Amino acid sequence: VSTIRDVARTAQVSQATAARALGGYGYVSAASRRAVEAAAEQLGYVPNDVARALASGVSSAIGLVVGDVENPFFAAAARGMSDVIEEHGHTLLLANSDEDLERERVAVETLRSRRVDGLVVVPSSGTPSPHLRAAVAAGTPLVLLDRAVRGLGVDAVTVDNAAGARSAVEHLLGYDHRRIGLVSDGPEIPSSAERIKGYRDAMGDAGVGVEAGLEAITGPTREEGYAAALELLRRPERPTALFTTNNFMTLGAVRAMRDLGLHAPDDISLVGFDDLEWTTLVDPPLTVVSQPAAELGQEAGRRLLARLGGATRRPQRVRLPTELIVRGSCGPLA
Amino acid sequence: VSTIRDVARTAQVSQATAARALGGYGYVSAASRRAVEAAAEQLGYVPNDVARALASGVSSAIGLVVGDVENPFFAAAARGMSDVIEEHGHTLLLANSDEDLERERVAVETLRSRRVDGLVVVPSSGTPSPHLRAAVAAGTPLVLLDRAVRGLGVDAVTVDNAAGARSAVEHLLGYDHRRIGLVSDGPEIPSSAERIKGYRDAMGDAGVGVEAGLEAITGPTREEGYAAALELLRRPERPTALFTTNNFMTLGAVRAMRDLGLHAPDDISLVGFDDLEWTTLVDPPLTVVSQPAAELGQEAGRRLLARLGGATRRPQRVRLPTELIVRGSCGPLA
DNA sequence: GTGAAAGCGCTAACAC
DNA sequence: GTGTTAGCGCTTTCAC
Repeated sequence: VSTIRDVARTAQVSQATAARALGGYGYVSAASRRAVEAAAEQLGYVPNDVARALASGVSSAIGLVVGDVENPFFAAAARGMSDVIEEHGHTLLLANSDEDLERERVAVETLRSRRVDGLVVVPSSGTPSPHLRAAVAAGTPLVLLDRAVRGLGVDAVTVDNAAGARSAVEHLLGYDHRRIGLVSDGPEIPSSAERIKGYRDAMGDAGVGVEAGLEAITGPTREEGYAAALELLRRPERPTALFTTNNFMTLGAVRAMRDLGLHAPDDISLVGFDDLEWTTLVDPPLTVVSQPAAELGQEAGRRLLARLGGATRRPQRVRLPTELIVRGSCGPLA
Repeated sequence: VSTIRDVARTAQVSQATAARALGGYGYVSAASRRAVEAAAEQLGYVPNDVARALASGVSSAIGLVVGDVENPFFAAAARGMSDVIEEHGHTLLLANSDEDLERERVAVETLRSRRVDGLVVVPSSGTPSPHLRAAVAAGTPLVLLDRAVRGLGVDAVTVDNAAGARSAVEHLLGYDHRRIGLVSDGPEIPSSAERIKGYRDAMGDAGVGVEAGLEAITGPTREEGYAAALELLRRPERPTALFTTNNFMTLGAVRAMRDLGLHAPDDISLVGFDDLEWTTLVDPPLTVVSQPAAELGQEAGRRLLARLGGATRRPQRVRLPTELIVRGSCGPLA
């Protein structure tokens, strides 16, 4: 591989001039520029961004830490963010945390030692983790995605979880359901905590009240969602309706219902959180609270770029709206 | 942020000793090591991998170019690869090509200027592209994922597309279907080309022969898959069975069938390529050719790591097996 | 407009 | 074992 020195030599100019021509900064005469470009072309010169990053202090890389890219919600967010930052010449460094704080810590530290210009993370905990605090303290621009963390003092791009959950529960209440079950992963996950709270508040406001017997709170995997839903549906006083707080939980609930021979909406109603492609393919098509996953990623990317660009407005939480999409999985009990 | 010099100073040792202690190479006394580690801890020292990469010539980063992370197949492969390389201290740089050669080129060049140690790409074309050739010529280890390219002289990790397609078609032939339609994206995409060929060969071998009226070949998006399937099912001589060559095409076919009121397996049979979660949730559950997406990514990661480790065995193509999973979407015509 | 030269923070000889 | 020192390939003053 050739360096900028080689290019300069064959173009008969100094290394500095070659750098200016290739880097597109400073003054270079048209003639030199042409010579340099020709030389670069001829040598198959590929700039070394590592050296550039070291010398300039800017890596043009942005780190993203999500729970798991295999979750379509995160995949869509990653894609959205990727589109936005690449358009501005940045590269995406991706890491999975598996919703595990220790793995998240390792990911954040790896990304920081790679000197990413900024970090977007889907935090696994609602409490400010030391590694996130450290990043902020060190001045690394940080944007939280999908979940907010109090007291960290950084931008957060989320959806309106409480309102979304409420709309789901109220829809169910509208069909006179009272025993509305909840299938969710744990409240350590901030977005889930808000959705759980939204569920409880809506139940409380309707005078129905919350009941432990109606809640199945479990881990964040597909398998756990399925197991929790199955267990909930087997309880003596089975709920007549279900609200699930994310797409893995919804998947689990649909499987559990099928395994038990429960058909929506006659035997039981269901509202899921997060709309995926398959929700309209099942019978009945699912009523869901949809959230703009790609937009979430785009907005996080934009916020981060703004910070990199020097924006100093005080950190704020953006809440994108959710939308209740009524399809066929809800109705009065037969 | 503090540098290794700061650490050395507060630990009262030379910069080189601090580097050895932190880098874990060379000889360092236990006492010095402790002092250095304490100093690093106290200063909140974060190593600068950019400088390390420049000095050592090794970035510990691996670039991955897929069509689109939002495609669950690629997401699974990315996850598999990510797991493998992170375990070996490498970071994943991800880019989407949207199955566009120009975007692929830009991605590959960006990744190369970032001096990734190696590259894994899902090639958008079966012909050796200049940018891929250039990477190979420059000595960047390259592994092809999901699709092979002749004449590039690099490892390729794929599935046995021809056998997979054949098993699908033969399954359909076994139910006495003769008008078996094909819904696929174009043959520019090497894996699709092999699946199309597998379909045609199986048809030919059965003495059925290929017919343009049975083939709907289109672009790589969900929307195009849907449109193509719809168009195919509306032809005067409608096929009695369908073989779709990837999950987007399958999705489109299922939607099109639903829109036309065609129910499997009575009105039409369907075998899809690639098994996703939702295929068992629809009615009937889909018979599919499943492929080990995550394993594909893992294997690609392993191959690349082997090359980075100095393996010099001549490039080979690995073909992982597919599996026909018989569920409920096929049967004799009612 | 262009060149010389000093780093960026680290690795890796090499001498002690 | 430890320190000294010369780069890695760029960016970026600062003279000319």
